[in-house]
Amino acid sequence: MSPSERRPRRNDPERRDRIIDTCLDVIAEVGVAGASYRKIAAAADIPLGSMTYHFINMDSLLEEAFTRFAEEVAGRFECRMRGATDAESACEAVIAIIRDDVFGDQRDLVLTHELYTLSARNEIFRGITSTWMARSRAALELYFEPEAAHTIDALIEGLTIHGALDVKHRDFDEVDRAVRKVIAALT
Amino acid sequence: MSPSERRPRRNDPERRDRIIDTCLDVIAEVGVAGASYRKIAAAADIPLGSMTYHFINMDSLLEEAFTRFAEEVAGRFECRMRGATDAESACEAVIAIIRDDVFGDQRDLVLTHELYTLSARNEIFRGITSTWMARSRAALELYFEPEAAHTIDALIEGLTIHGALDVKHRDFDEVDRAVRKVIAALT
Amino acid sequence: MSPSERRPRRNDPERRDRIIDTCLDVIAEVGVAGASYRKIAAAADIPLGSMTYHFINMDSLLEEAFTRFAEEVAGRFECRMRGATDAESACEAVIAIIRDDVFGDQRDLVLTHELYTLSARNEIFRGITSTWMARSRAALELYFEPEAAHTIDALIEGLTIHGALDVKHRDFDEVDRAVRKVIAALT
Amino acid sequence: MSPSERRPRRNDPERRDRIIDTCLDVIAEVGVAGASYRKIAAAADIPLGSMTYHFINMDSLLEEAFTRFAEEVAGRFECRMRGATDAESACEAVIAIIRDDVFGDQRDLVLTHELYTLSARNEIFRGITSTWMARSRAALELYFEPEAAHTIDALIEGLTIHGALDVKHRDFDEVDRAVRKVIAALT
DNA sequence: AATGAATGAGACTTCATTCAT
DNA sequence: AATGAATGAAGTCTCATTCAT
Repeated sequence: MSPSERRPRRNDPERRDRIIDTCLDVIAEVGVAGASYRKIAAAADIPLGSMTYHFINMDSLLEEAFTRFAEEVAGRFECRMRGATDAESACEAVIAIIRDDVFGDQRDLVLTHELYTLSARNEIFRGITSTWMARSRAALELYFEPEAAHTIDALIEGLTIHGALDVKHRDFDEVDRAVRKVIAALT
Repeated sequence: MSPSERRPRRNDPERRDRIIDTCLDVIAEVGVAGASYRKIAAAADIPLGSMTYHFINMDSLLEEAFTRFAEEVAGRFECRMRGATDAESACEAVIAIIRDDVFGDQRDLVLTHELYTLSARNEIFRGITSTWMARSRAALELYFEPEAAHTIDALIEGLTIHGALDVKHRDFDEVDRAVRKVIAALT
Repeated sequence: MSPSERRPRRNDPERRDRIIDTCLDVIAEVGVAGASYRKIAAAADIPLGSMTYHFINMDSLLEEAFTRFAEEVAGRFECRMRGATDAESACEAVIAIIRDDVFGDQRDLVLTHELYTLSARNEIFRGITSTWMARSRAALELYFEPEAAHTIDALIEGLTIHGALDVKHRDFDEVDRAVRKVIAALT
Repeated sequence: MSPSERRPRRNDPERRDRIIDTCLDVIAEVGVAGASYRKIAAAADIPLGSMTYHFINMDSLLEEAFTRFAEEVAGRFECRMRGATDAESACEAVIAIIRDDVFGDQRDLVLTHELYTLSARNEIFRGITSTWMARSRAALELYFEPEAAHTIDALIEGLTIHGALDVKHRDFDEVDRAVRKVIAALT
């Protein structure tokens, strides 16, 4: 048999990556509770046996998946902040983050809370959220004092959650005023 | 067979209540993902068939359980705020809520995030979080203007989450300063 | 309390009848396999406990229900035949039975086969089918010799079933010719 | 643990087949209504989980089982007809089919009606009965005109059913005469 | 290295029936 | 006479994981 006829030994080197991405898609749709090897394998169109080959158990897959997710979101946060040039434009960047990055994306909202839930119970995932929050704070510290950065980060978190999980209160102008007032008080 | 030998059948009028409480216990321990009729029935020491008799499906049980949970936590929040007498003691109440009520209780933290995760995906649960947040805001409005109340509530949320999910930053003094500064700026 | 305020002791004397009718409806929809006390009670809008009060077990309910069904269908058969005046119009009546009474009604088709299936296995239900078939034969004997009547009855049965369960062959003209030829040969 | 102690896992290539056969056995005994994964697994002496591995749901199992059943019976029918050499022996073959193949076998009778009941409600099973009937007709067309073949097939069906489900009328001589008269009239 | 086959455990849900009222 | 409450058994189906190849 000629070499070209043999099945290539590693014919899908990106499969591991694709599993991780698909895992996040499945979680976004049915939650960590509903995600299973089977569903992810079906969604990624790969054999079930391939799942356990690449990820010895669900926890290790979840860990990698949420690490990737947190890195993506933190990266976007940093981009926003790096785009600012002074305190005023940094303030506008914060407002844009709240309004566009999180309110605007149902997938991010769902995945964030799935991660927080894991993090509340399991210290491995708490490591992921800690790293994520550290990056956000660091990005804010480009323009604000450390302690102010921490407070602003918390405000972003709170306004985001309340905007998303409170059906009655989603007023962008109010967000705008709140952020400006708090930042003014802290600087 | 004597009456005393027969197992009683209709002598447990509080069973429905106990299922709800046990459900929250089980979720606190293994998460919504891990909670099942079986586990809850075992934890409450009742027959499995009794579960579906009282709650036709898991969603209806989760709904009642988290409604109860949100009411309890909102009630504690209101107690704290009603205990205040002026703006200064209201400020201290806010700090106490962050420090003692949420940081202090792993169970509340976990259940809160389980609820948020459900709420992010399902509007029935979003109704529960909305009502809860409305009560918190109303309690804050005893001492603060509505818009200030909303911002303070968001700050509480954000500081709480960051305190819980960020292993590196849990500095009560910093929380104290942050709250005081923000409240001062808003009033 | 005045008499008019008291709940009447037998406020639904036709309930038993309604259960039987509803039972047939439910079977027509989901089959004997899918029919249950619960579904029938829900469909008839009566309490579950009332089902077992009126019918001690499902078999006795099925027996009454299919007895009623067979009587209805046999009654229609007799009407058709009694409406004939001579051999020719009897022949037309037979054709009308095949074409309109059975081909035309999905509910009758389904219930007939549900009954046949019970009858194939259980002699109680075989009594119902036997009585039904005896009535059909007797009605045919108004115009045909007993042995001819039996053969014609079998032909009706066979043409009906093949018309219903063979998606490719449902030719009314062919039925017409077949019946006429067979009847001509038998008389 | 020595290899001989471990239970073998992949040494039963005919298991799928055996499930189908056992399924028909169970249905013959307790009906489609009474047949379940559990009972079939127990009867075939295989793990319950193996059932859903091979058949993703009951409908797909029923479909395969009744397809096999219809093929078997149609095959016997064809054998009977192919054994004939002329119209006279074909006529005798028809009589033998009625008398021996269906009257003679309680299992076939029951399974046939279980299939008809499914077919009356579900078009997937109607495909099975249609194919079956088409094969019977084709076999009859070896000796009879198409339209005559159809009528004879219907007569076979009717006489068979009435012989089976009417406890009072099971006269083989009458069947003999009826078939001969009808065939004479059609040819 | 990679995967189809297989399975025991457990998931939710429906059910007939019993019991106390 | 009539029914809400309750439950043990069984239903279908999904699952993570293991094993042989």
